[in-house]
Amino acid sequence: MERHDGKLRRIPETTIRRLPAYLRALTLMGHDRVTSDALGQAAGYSSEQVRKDLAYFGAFGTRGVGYDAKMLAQEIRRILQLDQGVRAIVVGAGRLGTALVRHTDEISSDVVISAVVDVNPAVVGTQFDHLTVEPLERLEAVIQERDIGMGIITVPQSAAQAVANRLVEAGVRAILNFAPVALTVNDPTVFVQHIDLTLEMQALAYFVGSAARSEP
Amino acid sequence: MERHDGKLRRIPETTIRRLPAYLRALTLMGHDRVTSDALGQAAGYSSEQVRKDLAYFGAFGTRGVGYDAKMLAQEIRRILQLDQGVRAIVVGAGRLGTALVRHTDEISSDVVISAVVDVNPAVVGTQFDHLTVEPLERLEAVIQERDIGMGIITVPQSAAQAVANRLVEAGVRAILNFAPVALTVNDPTVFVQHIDLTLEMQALAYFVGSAARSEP
DNA sequence: CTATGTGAAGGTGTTCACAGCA
DNA sequence: TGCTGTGAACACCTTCACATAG
Repeated sequence: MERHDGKLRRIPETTIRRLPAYLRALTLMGHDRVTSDALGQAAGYSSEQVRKDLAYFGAFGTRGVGYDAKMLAQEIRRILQLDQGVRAIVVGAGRLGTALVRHTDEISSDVVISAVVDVNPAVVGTQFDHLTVEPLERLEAVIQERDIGMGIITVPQSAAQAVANRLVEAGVRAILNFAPVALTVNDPTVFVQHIDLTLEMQALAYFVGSAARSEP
Repeated sequence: MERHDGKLRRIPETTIRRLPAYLRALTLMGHDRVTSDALGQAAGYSSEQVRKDLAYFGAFGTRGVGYDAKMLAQEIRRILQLDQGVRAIVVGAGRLGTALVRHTDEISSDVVISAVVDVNPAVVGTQFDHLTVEPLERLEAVIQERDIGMGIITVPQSAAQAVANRLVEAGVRAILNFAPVALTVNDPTVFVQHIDLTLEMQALAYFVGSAARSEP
């Protein structure tokens, strides 16, 4: 929930999910001022969509002119809490977990991976640029010590639910789950996002055999 | 578009995206018969949702009883065209591309990666279980030779649009894009799905600081 | 005269409630 | 009786159209 003057409105999840795309487009364009039309174009959405999304949080633009790019980027960072240094733990240093850690190292995203843990003793101790893989037992400890709010699950299916339970118990507020299983999380205040490459590819197979429109 | 008796209705994209989850749940449960309630539970959706989704394609169940699991799985495979042997090409054998190829090797998904190409000569020739990385120049040739319908883009941002253009020109019907950029694809019959780890993590940051519900 | 901010309209997807059939 | 299949109600999101401010 977000406060705006006296108004208090529910923010659609779809809006939240578009904000990072606006943020990236703003950075990529590199202009001082942008219009909702130009920003929408760059991010792959309509200008009305851009204005509606931003209007949930306030009136950031100047009528007849557009938006101050730097100021708008700062506002979006604030809304997404990216200015607060969000820290994440990666559970599972297998192929996917490793690729993910290195990936986010290269692309600065304002979400920092602050810990990597794995159950396999042979993997524990592996060094990344600035991180060392720690034993799974340390999960709760590092979450508390480093004030980690986000959990990223890249363990096999069979271990995923147990890991999710421990993450929630340890106090993370959001989970990004790459394991191929629908997690059950009792605490309704913990947000769970599921990314499943196999399911995505299977869904895509449908469109290989039929006309469809593209999606930004 | 899908034909059903005389009826011809538009299938919601959301429905298509849930079908693979149903398929996995069916396999995982391993029962002979399932109810929409049990299937929904396992896949993470409501029973009404399951019934509505399936009803777009026909009446597969028996009232008062449920669904024949094996038969239903077969129907879903047919709807998604997974029984037709959908073949995909991975463009970009970097960290993510490699992880993806090995990942889909392990988890059988009925979508087969039939080619991997890369622009870097040092990477060309790298051997996977049953695949060899081929030069980027061969992109059009292998798509034609192996009747490939799906393109998976795991190249850097700067190269993604050009790769997309070549994939579309070469005749793929669907694209899965992991590059952090909103692709422009002129042909509206080509379906584009964008998976962006950075954007996902940034959106998730919002929920680290606010109450939210979980999503299956 | 331009581009924002926003109520109203329109469309799409989900949930409800129950009729219909084994 | 039990569970499917489905119209109707509802909730949600996007697009339209325009008043409004610079």
